[in-house]
Amino acid sequence: MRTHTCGELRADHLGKDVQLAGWIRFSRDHGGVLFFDLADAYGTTQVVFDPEAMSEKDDRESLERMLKSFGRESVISVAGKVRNRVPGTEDARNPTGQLEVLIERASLLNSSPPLPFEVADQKGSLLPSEDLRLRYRFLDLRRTQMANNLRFRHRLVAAARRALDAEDFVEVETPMLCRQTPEGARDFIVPSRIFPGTFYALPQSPQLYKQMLMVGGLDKYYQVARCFRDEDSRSDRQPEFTQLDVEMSFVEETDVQALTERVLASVWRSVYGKELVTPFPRITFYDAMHSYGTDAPDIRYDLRLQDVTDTVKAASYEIFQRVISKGGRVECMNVKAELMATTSNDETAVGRNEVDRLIEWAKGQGMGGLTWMRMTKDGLQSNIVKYFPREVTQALEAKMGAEEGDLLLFLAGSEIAALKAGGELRRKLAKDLHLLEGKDHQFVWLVGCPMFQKDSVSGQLEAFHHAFVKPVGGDIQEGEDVMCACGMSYDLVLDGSEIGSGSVRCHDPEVQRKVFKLLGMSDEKIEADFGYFLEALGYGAPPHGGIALGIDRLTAILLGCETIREVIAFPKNKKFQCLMDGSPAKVDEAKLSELQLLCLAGDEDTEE
RNA sequence: GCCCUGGUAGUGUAGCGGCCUAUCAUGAAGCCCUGUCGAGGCUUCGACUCGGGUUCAAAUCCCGACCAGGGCGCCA
Repeated sequence: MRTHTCGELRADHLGKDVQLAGWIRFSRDHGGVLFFDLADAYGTTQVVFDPEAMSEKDDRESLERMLKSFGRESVISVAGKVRNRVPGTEDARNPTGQLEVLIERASLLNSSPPLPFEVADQKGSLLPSEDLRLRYRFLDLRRTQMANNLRFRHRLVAAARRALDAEDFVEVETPMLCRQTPEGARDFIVPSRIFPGTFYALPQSPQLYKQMLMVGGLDKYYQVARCFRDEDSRSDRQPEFTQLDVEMSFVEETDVQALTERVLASVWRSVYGKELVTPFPRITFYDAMHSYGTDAPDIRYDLRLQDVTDTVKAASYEIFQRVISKGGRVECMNVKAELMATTSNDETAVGRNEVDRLIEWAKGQGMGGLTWMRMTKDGLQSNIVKYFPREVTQALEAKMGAEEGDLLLFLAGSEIAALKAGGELRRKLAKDLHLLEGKDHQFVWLVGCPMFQKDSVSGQLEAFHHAFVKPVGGDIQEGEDVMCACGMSYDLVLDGSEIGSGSVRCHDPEVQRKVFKLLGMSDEKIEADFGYFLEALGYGAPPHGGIALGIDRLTAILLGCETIREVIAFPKNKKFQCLMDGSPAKVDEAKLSELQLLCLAGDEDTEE
């Protein structure tokens, strides 16, 4: 059907008879000479119909008529000779731009109606709305941007596979139909036909299976694993997503971290041809929360938070007083003058108007507002500085290292609210002040996470990561304050996004049982849901641990995409619908009957 | 469940109380053009998400619905 691809022809093909096949991206009719940009996955080649080069008049007329009828994105095959372009008309931007194929024969392989949106790259053409792109994803994927995204993702995954293979990891597939596990995210469930009224769940992750593989003596496992979680979507969340799932035996935290770094370094060499700086820096959960206001800090810029509660306590400023008296705290951030300097003049880019906008923004973040002070040569100044005794402002200047032109921003509230808003403020300022431009990617390990946290509503203990993390020290002692217990866990953070999470696991069934119990599970529940698992651990489970990296997020960050949907071939929309195939959709009554299911949703709930 | 943003020809947009019989680009259809490459020139086609309300007058203001996206909650 073709002798070459559309990206293949070079000078050494000159004079050869070739056959190409592809899509018509652009066509240009010069009232006699017809030009077509014929494109396929590998490139674009200009194919030309030149009437003066045709001998037989009849052939020429029928060929010309046919070629003129071809619309955009028609699929055609052309045969002809490769020749140099007319001198001066070469296209330096295209690798095949020195030459063209003179069409001698052509055939239409498939036609296309007018397109719902532009497939070809054009200067100044903006993307259509995303729902239209998802509805016609097959056309969207023809765009070079999407094609490049998928190819980059492939190279990344392939490099990771090669690296793991070289380290003797074994890729094992684990079931997609599994037992529903308690806790965690909402499951997608699948009814059993053979046992009506019972259900499988789709795996939220292969967690238990990979631990069982360790018990099974596999030693080193990995999988490019699809995971399913029925929780509301975000720009970096889809109901199904892909993890590079890894588990290894006889290891400690540092072994897994080092392996992860080696794999990523190998990926870097493969996709960028660059060395990745390892080991990655480590930051404790406590430091991350208190300096960056998040458990996924972006350490490429400073703007750290500092607790100034004790410093401002002495001020009569009522807003701070009220917060502090309720046990809250005041967080302060110093926005250095040089970060705000514009190139055009000496004025700072964050003037009073901008501060007012930040105050409005802070209110939108659920804060009461935002307090500011600007450092001048006469000390800190602002509309409310009169409520702050000189000793207090001087102490603030010293504590925050304030220099002339710096802007101090204060967030007051409960510890969690103030830190969280501070974290959001960092992100906002980094974006507004363009602090990330030209910055390399930066990985960081988040370590020292607690084992448990309390549910904000019920107060019930829940796992910080998941229920299988081994506590630091290997066990939880009698009478120990479990809220102070740390787990042997680690998150991998890239540019302010969590892209991986792992831990050393409880391999001792008694420790695991203790953790389950602390999480509020009854003996009966433990036995029913995890009996087989605890039993397995009891049969000589080796110490083991692992990690799972979010492939969608990693790829999206490296490509600079706003959402992971840009690196997924067929993503769901915000409501988990596939706009292309129309899923989810109703199934026949007969299917439901076979499963002995009754649908309670009325028509109004499910109709389009 | 909640909050925010946005819905104008096939696509991307302008207009944001009367100058709207709605701008521009792209597209589609047709014509012209023998070296372009987002070809060019000319002609034609094609739209205010829906339902209420305010007003002498609504694409424009208000309310509601629907659709899409971002976020909160949720995501061990």
